[in-house]
Amino acid sequence: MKNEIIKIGNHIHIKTTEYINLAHIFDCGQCFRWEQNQDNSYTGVAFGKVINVSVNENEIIIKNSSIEDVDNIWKKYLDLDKNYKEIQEKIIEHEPKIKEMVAFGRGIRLLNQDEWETTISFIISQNRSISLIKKSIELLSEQYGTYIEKFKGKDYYCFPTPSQLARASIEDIAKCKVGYRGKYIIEVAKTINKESEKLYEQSKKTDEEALAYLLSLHGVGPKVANCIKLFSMEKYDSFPIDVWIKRALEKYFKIKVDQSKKTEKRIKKMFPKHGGIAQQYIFYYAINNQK
DNA sequence: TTCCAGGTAGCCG
DNA sequence: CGGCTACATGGA
Repeated sequence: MKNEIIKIGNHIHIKTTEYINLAHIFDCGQCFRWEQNQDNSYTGVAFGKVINVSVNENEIIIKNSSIEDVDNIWKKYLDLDKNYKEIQEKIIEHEPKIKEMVAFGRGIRLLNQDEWETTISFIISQNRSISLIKKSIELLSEQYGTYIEKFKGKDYYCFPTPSQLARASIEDIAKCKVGYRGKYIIEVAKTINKESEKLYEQSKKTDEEALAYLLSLHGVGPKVANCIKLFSMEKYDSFPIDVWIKRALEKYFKIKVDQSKKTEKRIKKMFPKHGGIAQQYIFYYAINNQK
C-alpha cells in the first residue's frame, strides 16, 4: 500500500485505499490503551506518545502528532503497508467457514506494538476480562510510568519501562489490581531490565526461537507467547488459543481443541500463512456474538 | 452465591 | 507426556 501523508493545519492526513474501522482495530482485544471519544475518534498512548486518530472517507487523520512521527511510528504501528483486502480473500478462499467472521471484523488491522509493553500486558491478561486488563494497565502506567502530557483534559502516562517495574515491590504493585500476576510482572521486569536487547532480538529470529525465549519468561505460557509474537513481532503465523478461540473453533469449525501437537498442526493447516490475522477475526467475532 | 475471564506454574501419576 | 489445582479480582 502506498500511503500519501500530508499535513493540513495541525493534523496529519494519511490517504488510504483500504477500508479502516477504528472500533474494530482498537476494541478487538489486541491493545489496551485506546479509548473511544464522543466523536468516534480514538485517543491512546503508544511508544511514549499520545495521539488522537479518526477516519474520514479515504483518509486517516492523526492529531497531536507530526509528519516525522507518523512516518517513523504510526504508519508502521497501524500496519498501513499491508494489503488486508488481499489477505482476507486468501483466508476465506482457504477456509470458507470464516467468511462471516471476516465480514464482521472488516477493517481490523494488526497493530505493531512494542515488545516489552505487549509482554507485560498479556502476562496481565491471563484469566481476566478485557475491561479489567485495561484497568490494571492504566493503574500501572499512572503509578510507575513517566508523565507525558495533558490532552483534552486527561493526564497521560507512558507504559512503565523495565527498570521502572523492576523497582516495584509486590505490595505496591498489588495496588494496580494485578492479583497473583504481580510476581510475574516484577520477575520479568528484572529479567528484561538486565537483558532488554534479547527481547528485541526475537522479531528477527525464527518462530521457534522466539517462542522458546518467550516461554522462558516467568508467567508466559504458549497462549501469551503467541500473543506477543503476533502483536509485537510481526509473526503472523502465531495462533493464540484462549477460551474464546477454543469455543469458537469447536462451535463454528467443528474441531476439538486441546493442547496437543496434532491440534496445532490441524489449525495451522486450516489457517496457513496469515493464521494470526484469521485468529483475530475469529476472536473478535466470538467476543461479540456470545450465546 | 457461584461462575467466569485473551492461562500458567507446580505437582503428581 | 496428560491431568489436576491454586491463584486475585471484579462483573454478571
